[in-house]
Amino acid sequence: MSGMTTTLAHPERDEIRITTVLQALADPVRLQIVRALAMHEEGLSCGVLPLGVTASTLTHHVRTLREAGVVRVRPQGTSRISSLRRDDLDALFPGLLDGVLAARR
Amino acid sequence: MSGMTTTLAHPERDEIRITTVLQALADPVRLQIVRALAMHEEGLSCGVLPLGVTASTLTHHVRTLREAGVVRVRPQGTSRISSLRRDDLDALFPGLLDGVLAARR
DNA sequence: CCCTTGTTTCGACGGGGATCGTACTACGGC
DNA sequence: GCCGTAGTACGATCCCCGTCGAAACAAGGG
Repeated sequence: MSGMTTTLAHPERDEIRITTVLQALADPVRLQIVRALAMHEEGLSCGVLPLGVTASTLTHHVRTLREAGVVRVRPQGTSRISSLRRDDLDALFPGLLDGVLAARR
Repeated sequence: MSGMTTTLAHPERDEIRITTVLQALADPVRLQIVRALAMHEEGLSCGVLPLGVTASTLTHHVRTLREAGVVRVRPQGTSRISSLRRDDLDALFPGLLDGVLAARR
């Protein structure tokens, strides 16, 4: 066998569920990731962020965000570039993302 | 002693935290409650909603929403009237509530 | 090739939370 | 005063999830 991760599964726009998105956003670490991605339109490798969790935990969080439809992940060399699915989220839940990002605390 | 619930604790506006709010919203039952409250400005007794959970579970959910700062609860006779804290939420996280309520699924 | 760096997988662990049933309290009406 | 209705408190259960470490994998560069 040996795991070929089948090229990263992402939900289609119409498969994204509000409950899943909220669950994904309702974690401090993931929220920090989302905030960071919000100010990097091009996307970035989450491994560079100072999140205070181990690499394997990071993987778990990014997968949660991806499967919820919050981020899009594309392989690039030895890294994975994550970016916010702003267009999809704004179309489905207009205002949600902006509201979350506007939070001061 | 004998429990006098000390007249229902609510967080002040500036004590409301985005993570706590998202955690509160990230549950199907609570989301249904919020949706119902959104179309009842006057507020309503959540006991009347067809949620498919027991009374004690309902109590738990309403408390979670109240302590997160999502709803305000006031005693009225033998009932408790819940209402959305729209003003506070809109001030803190503009767009969030509307985005959540706009979700078709 | 090997080594390094970034990431994933797996298993284990611990804590939190959604749920329930039962027992209790609080109001209001009769 | 009693009773019924609305809600709360408490304890038990179960399952999910965030976390880690160790081991594996993948891609690039010497």
